Amino acid sequence: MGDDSGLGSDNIDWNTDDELEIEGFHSSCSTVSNAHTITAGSVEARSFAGPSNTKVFDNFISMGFPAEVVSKVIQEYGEENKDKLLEEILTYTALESSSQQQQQQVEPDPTSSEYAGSSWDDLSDDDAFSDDEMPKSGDDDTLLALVKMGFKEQEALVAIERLGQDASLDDLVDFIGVAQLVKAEDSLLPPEDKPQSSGHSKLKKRSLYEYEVLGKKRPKVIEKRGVCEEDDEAQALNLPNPMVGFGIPTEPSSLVTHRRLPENAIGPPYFYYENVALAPKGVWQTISRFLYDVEPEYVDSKYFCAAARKRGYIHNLPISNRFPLLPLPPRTIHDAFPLLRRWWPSWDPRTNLNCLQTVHGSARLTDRIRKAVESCEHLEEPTDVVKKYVLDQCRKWNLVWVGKNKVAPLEPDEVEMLLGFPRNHTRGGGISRTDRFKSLGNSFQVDTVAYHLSVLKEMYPDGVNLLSLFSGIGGAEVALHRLGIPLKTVVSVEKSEVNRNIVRSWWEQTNQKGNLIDMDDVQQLDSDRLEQLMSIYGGFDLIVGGSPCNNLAGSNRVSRNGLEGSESSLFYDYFRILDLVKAMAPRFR
DNA sequence: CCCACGATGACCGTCACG
DNA sequence: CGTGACGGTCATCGTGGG
Repeated sequence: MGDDSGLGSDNIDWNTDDELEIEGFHSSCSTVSNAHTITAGSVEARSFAGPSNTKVFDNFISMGFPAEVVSKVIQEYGEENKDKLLEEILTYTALESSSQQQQQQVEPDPTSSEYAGSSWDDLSDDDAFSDDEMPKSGDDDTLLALVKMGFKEQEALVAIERLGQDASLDDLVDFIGVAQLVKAEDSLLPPEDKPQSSGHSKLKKRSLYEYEVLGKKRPKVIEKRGVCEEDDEAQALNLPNPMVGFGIPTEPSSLVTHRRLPENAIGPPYFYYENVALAPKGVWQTISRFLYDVEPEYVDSKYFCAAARKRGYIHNLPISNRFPLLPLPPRTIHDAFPLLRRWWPSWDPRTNLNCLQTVHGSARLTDRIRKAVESCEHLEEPTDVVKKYVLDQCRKWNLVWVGKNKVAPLEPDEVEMLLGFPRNHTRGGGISRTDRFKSLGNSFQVDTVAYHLSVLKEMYPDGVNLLSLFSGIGGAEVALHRLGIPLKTVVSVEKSEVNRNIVRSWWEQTNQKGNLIDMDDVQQLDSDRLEQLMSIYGGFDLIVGGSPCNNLAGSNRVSRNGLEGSESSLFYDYFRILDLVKAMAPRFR
């Protein structure tokens, strides 16, 4: 009897309108017997589709899915995760004609390997990495060695930064030792007292490790809430709520117009650094300490455009008399894409898009969603399960409604518009669609950056010399250009060749009068090269950079290593170059 | 009022494969 | 070049207890 269940159920028309019973009728005899018939006497399915599962089961049945598929999937995955269920049901439905392979569930065996080998415990509770896990680069080895010696990672990092990558281990240990001494004495020793060890003598006037040491977390002090007293110490960098930094164009109220910058942060030259706001803990503290203890300005670009983009900015620009690019971009999905309103279901409450990322939803995904919505077409509106599935996917992949029951990812030119770039900025010239998404996903939101940079306009009516590190597709350049700030000389460092081509192409199309010098590696920018450039073109007025976020971003499941990751550690090059330019600036004024 | 706690949701991504 | 598989870290918010 159970054998022909598949055939039997296939012949039943599940979409007859009498299936639309109200849930209150579940207890009725007819419904129950129906369910039994549906499962065609399959013992497992019947036992599974017992009283507690009737609702879930009926839910899917009322969506029009074949009962056999529903019961099979429920049996396999349980009923808790409805998203997974629907996914699987959709997959099965799509592969209807093909043969269904049965996967046997792996039962977790509590007695399998728990007490067999006790050595596993040692690995799990020790945070020290085994050597073969970290075969990376030389400086990582040094860092690892220091950490293994019992030093804090931050201390080790600062030491390496200060003494150079090639410093001997002994020197580094000495350095950290002195730093700890300073900390212990709680003194304010001037940096000249630190050991001028052999090797790299490019030590700066400033005492970085002093910040490092003194900036450490203090013994827990009883904190008074409510009163906003002036703290002499940089406490935990709290994200503002709402995330509007020092103000946004549309909310001029409650804006902070003045701030006190640390002495050695004051420009010129001005600098502007950007990265993801939601980095792993401690990352922004470290970044801030290196960038002269300037407090980050956290801004969500959803206050500038229709898509969210939570970013932290550290800069030494004035913050009064900012002005936005005009016209102000639309700040809701409907205003940005008025043509889509027609297709937008009333049960999709989104008004803002989530962060524009480097990846986008696939065509297959949008097809699955269409099927899911269509399966509920006989209803007033989709069931809660379908709604949740569709909305979750739409939020996850930033999908928009482009037709009846049809969702789609944004097109690259739509992303360009949202980010404030000219249309077709990234188009053509041999750039693939995938690369466009990637380049755009890594970019600035131009209106946000322009708002911050707008204060430069009256300061530099004749234009600026710009040093643009990790330029990407030229967000800073476009922002300054749209602000009407002439670009005299732009030195642009960008690894990706397609991105350099995009900036070069934009540069020529906009008839720039200045010079664009590009290079592909920040390592090329040493003091000699900077000296050469600045002697030819003059000093830099502005140093912009958004260093790679690969190892900081939450989407990264593979290598979210923090600031020491292979890409994100390029932040230290931003600091290195900025510090060089600052030191050289007085001679080129 | 304050705090602890759990639930919820977002996230400039990487990799292997065909 | 498109596609899917691949979790975890945090911030925020609501809630229940003190």
